[in-house]
Amino acid sequence: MQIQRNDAEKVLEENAHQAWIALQRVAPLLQERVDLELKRAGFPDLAAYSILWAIDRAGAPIRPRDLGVLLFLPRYKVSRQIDRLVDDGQVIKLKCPEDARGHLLELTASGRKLRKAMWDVYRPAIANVMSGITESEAAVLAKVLNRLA
Amino acid sequence: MQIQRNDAEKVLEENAHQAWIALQRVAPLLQERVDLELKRAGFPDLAAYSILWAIDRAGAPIRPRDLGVLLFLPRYKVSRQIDRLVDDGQVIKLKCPEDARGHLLELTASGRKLRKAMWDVYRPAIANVMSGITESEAAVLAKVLNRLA
DNA sequence: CACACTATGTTGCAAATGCAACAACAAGGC
DNA sequence: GCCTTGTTGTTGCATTTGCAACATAGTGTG
Repeated sequence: MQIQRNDAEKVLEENAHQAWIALQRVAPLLQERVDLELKRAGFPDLAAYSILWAIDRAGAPIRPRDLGVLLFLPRYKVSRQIDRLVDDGQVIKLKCPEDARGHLLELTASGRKLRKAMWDVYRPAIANVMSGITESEAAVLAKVLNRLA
Repeated sequence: MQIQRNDAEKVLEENAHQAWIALQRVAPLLQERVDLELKRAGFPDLAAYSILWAIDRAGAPIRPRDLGVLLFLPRYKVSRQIDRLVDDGQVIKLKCPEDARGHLLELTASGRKLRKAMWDVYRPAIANVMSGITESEAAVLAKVLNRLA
């Protein structure tokens, strides 16, 4: 019967829909929790941390363009985030010898210290918000999510 | 040895961390894709849709406060979203007999039509962004995510 | 070299956001 | 009744965001 086929299709699509709903609801919720922890410790937010992390991790001065690619951020977002971090003395812009348009970004001593201090709050905050699931579930979660990207 | 224990702990925490990273990266990415589909069709974004959906689904006029609870939104966000929808003629505010502060929100005919039209774009857009995983994976994904909330 | 084209980064502007303060009302105790 | 406390919804303000335009510089082609 036609009805049975439609019902079957509906059930099949339902899981994808439920997952979509859960994804859009849970991700911002957890982010808010972690951001709140950083805020309560007097630190910048996750967006700033990810910039500090990426520069630190690069091991050598890195260009804003590469930061954008690495962190999936639009140029203007990188540009303004960097501006704030430079104003706060966490990052310095070096002249880029290969391309007079760009800069090379480097952490200051203060910037490196800040990132480490933030990590000491960030790390347990992640563990905390993720504590509801087991490690093997987390592994599955990561695998499935990455396939969606 | 001490080192072995530390390594073991690190590996254990790694999955949670990977899942956290994936979650924060993939959720906004997919949302952006779906929002783009709605935009290209000339429709409001997902935030507006969720309001329309919640009012429609309630079956009876509903108060902004209840919308906030249902959609996990702060009051001011509901307030402004509603303002826009009222200005656009999609929603009307009725006087609330039980509480002179609040209103009862109702979709106009145009609002109902808009929600349906948006759903015709939204539904396949979800199916599209979720098409990378199987239905059973989606079921697991939803289950695990909901446990994090 | 001159030219068109692409890439990088910044900025003006309008819209959206978050916060805190606010007005208006409800609920409950006395 | 009156007063205190909590709730609901809105708004002023400063900050942030997204878009598009822009300036500047690299890239490639003839």
